[in-house]
Order: sequence, then structure tokens, then C-alpha cells
Amino acid sequence: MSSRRAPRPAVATHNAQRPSPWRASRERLRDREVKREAVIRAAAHAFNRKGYHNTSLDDIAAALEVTKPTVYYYVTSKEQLLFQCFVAGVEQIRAAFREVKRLNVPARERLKAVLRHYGEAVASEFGWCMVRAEDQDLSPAMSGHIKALKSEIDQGIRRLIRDGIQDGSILPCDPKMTAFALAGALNWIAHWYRENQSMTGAQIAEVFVTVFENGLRPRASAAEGSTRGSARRRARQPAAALAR
Amino acid sequence: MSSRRAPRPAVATHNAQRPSPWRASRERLRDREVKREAVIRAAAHAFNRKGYHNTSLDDIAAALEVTKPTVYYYVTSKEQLLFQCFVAGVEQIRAAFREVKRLNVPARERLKAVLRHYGEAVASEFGWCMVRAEDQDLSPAMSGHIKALKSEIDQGIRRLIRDGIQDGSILPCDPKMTAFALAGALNWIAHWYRENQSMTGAQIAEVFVTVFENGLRPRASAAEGSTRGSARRRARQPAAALAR
DNA sequence: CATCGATCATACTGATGGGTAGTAATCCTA
DNA sequence: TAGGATTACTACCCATCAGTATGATCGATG
Repeated sequence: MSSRRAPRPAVATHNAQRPSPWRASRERLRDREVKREAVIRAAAHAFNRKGYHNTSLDDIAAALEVTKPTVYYYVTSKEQLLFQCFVAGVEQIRAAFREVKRLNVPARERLKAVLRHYGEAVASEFGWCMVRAEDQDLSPAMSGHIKALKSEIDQGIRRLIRDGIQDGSILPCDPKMTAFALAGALNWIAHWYRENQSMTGAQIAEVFVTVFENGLRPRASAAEGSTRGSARRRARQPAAALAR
Repeated sequence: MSSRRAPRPAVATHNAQRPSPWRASRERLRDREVKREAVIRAAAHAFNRKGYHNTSLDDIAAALEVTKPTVYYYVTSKEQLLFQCFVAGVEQIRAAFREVKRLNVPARERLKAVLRHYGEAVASEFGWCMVRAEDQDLSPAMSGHIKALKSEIDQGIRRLIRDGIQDGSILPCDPKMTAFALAGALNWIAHWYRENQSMTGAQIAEVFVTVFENGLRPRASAAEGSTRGSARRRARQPAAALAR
């Protein structure tokens, strides 16, 4: 009941995916910024796998094949590390909003584009930090920054929903609650998605967006896409499969 | 940067909502089960507010106006405490599935009923524990139990979706991904919902279910419910509101 | 080659918090 | 009211871990 944390790898095994810039060449590298980013990335990776509280700075240092003071040479605190990971993830979403502003299509299409990027970001390496970083783990100042960024995104989604209702491309609904539902479904991807799974983040986001768009209830208009004509077959019958 | 945890209340202030069974009467109470449940509930409340790792057993004991060894008299470890909270929450959802089995309506209606209860459970006091308890915080044994329970619920939702596609009450879709989307949106409620908010858990679940059912795209059939006739107004126009 | 500044490791501190040993108070029963 | 069982508290142990003091090492530069 004490050794639930995975034994820290003695020399960072199978980490070949992104080799440490330190051990890349035998000598120390000059590039401070490269190394700083490597620290952030290693932290995100570790948080992603073991959670914030179960990751020690020694773990992160070990993954980079350096020691803890070296990590502290590039960041000021563990908290700041988490914050940096968060920002890295959120920035992807903010970029999506900026990009979409230029599109000249109904708001529902713009919303879909944003949600696709959103899903990709959440499935990325920084997804965990974006989504599972809790206010309680951070100082009030950091927490405030994060809340502001999250709120910006939330408000952006709500606005797209409102615009969509305006231009008729989205069914009238409560923008706030609908934004919560959409963002929640996408955020949750970070809880179950692991890399080298069958689907990429983009593919998942695509499927989700389609579900949101169409809804569960079959549509009356038969001339819709290729949804296998004979829906509504056996409707209203007491389902046979229920008994078991 | 050290005192980010809220100062523990000296004598458990404003906890009148559910008074400690210890201090209820001046003498000790006999009822072991009542007190055990009070410990679980206090833990859930604390986890809910401050997170698992930021809650010490001293905190929980203080909330009950007892000391740490007293808490250990009723539970064997902090981990087990989290597990109990989890089970308490999940049981509500399992009950919903059992209840719904008796309904003789299309699968979409049964799914809706389950999701309503699901949303209520997630918005309840145990929502946090159900949803945010991470595998990494638990021993492999506990983690296994929890995964099994979660999987049972997941499979139940997928089955309802499949049944709905069968009986024509649900639009053909990928049951797995759709279940992830629905459960994710509802799970996320635990991240933002706080009690004494304007809406109850049931109301939120109701709104969410409606969104899922209808989808975002306006429906062609105008004879649907009371969705304010003139949707599709201004459709396909480059939205005027876009410029700003 | 001497020196300076940047970079990194060894070895520590201080605090937190899960968990426990031993004991005291209380209750129930006879 | 004696005495065992139950229930609770005081005081402690010890592992973990964020963060740091200090000094070694390396590369560049003159």
C-alpha cells in the first residue's frame, strides 16, 4: 500500500520518443530555450501519466537524465511548471479561435472547426494539464490566470452558439448549458485517451462533433446523407432485447 | 506559496448542514454505522472542495470535530475512504439502470432516464469522487474495482445506444464514441457544479439530455414541439455579427 | 593557460501528512 | 459498582518531497 507509485526508472528507459537535449550530445548544450521547453514537455508527460501530486520533481529530472537542481535552474517551482503546461495546451485552442474568425461560413461551421481543434488539443500531451489541473493545486494568483483563460474559451464557445442561433444555423438552446455540454464531452477525452490508440485526437473530435450536430433522435427528413435508409424500423415496439 | 490550503477551521464552522453525530448529543453515540457513514460523507465533502491530495485526514477529522485516530477507527486508510465515496456515488447510477430495465419504452427514452439519474449523481456530493478519483491515486486492487464499476456503467450506456439504433429510436452512430461523448459531458458537471447554484443537478441533466437528443443542427420538420417557429431565419447568410 | 560565467550535482533542510502505539474515558452488563 | 468491551485522544514515527546551499565542472574568451 506504499509502493503504488511506479518505480522510477533508474536511467529513464524507453524514453527514446523525445531524447533529452542534455544527453543528445555528450557535452552540455547551450540552448537555454530548447532545454526549458524540454522540461515543460517532460513535466506534461509525467503529469499525464501519474498525475500532478504523484509526480515529484525528481521524477521529472530523472526522465531528462538530470538532477532536480537542474530542473530548478529552468523553472522556479513545480506550480509554475504546471502552469506552463496549461498555457501550452490552451494556446492551441486560442489559436483555433483566431483562425476561425476569418472564415466566412455559418456560425455552426465555425463552432465545429473550433471544437475539432479543441478536441485535438485535449488529446495532446498537454491535455491533462489543461483539463485536470485543479484550482486547489495552485496559488490564488495562478488559479486566477487559469480561470481567466478558461473563461475566455468558454465565452468564445458561447458566442459562437449565440451567433449560430442568430443566423439560424444552430437550433435555439441555452448557450451557457450547451457550451458546458460540448466542452465537457471534449474535455473528458483527456481522461480516457492514451496515445498509440486506434484513433487520433482529430478523429475523435470529428466523431464527437458529428454526434453533437445530429443529436440522438433520428431526423424526419429522409433525404439526409447516407444514414442507412430504414431507420425508425421497429420503433415504438417494446424492444425484444430488453428481457435479457 | 506554502499556505495555499485554506486554513483549517478551528472548530468546524458553518458545518451545520450535517452536524457531526459525535457532537449531536453530548455523550458518544452507539451507532457505529451512522458514524461510519458520517465519516464517508465528510470525506466526500472535503475531497469535493479541496481535492483528494489537498485533504488531510486531520482535515476530515476536524470537520467531524474528532481526531485522526477516531477516523481510523472507522476506515482503514485514506485510500479506502476515497473508494467508499466512489462506490456511494456509483451505486446511484447502477440503481438507475436497474430501475430503467422495467420501463417498456423505446431505448432512447430509457437512455434519457439513465442519463438524468447519471447527471444527478454526478452533481451530488459524491460526484467529485466518482469522476475525479484517478487511478494513479489508488492501489492496483482498488483501481481494478473502480475500473470494473466504471466499465459496467459504460457498457450499459453503449447497450442502450445499440438497442436504440436497433429499435429505430436513436440515429445510427458509433455506440462507443457516443457513449464517451454523453458520459463525458455529464461527468464534467462535477468539475464546475457547486451546490446552492441556480440549477439543481436534475435540471442540468435535463437540459443536457435535451441538447444531446436534438443536436445542434436545426431540424427540417417544423412541426416539432414548441421550438419557436422561425428558426432557419437568416440561414446561410454570412453572419452579420461576425465582423466584430 | 587563467579566469569568468553558465551549468549541473551532492547533500541537505523543513514541513507535511499518513499511519500507529499506548492510554484514557465511557458504556454496558451483571 | 466491578470489570470487560468499546470508543476516543495524546503523542509520536517516519517516508516523502519541494526547495536550497554550496561547490564542482565545463566552455568560451583573451
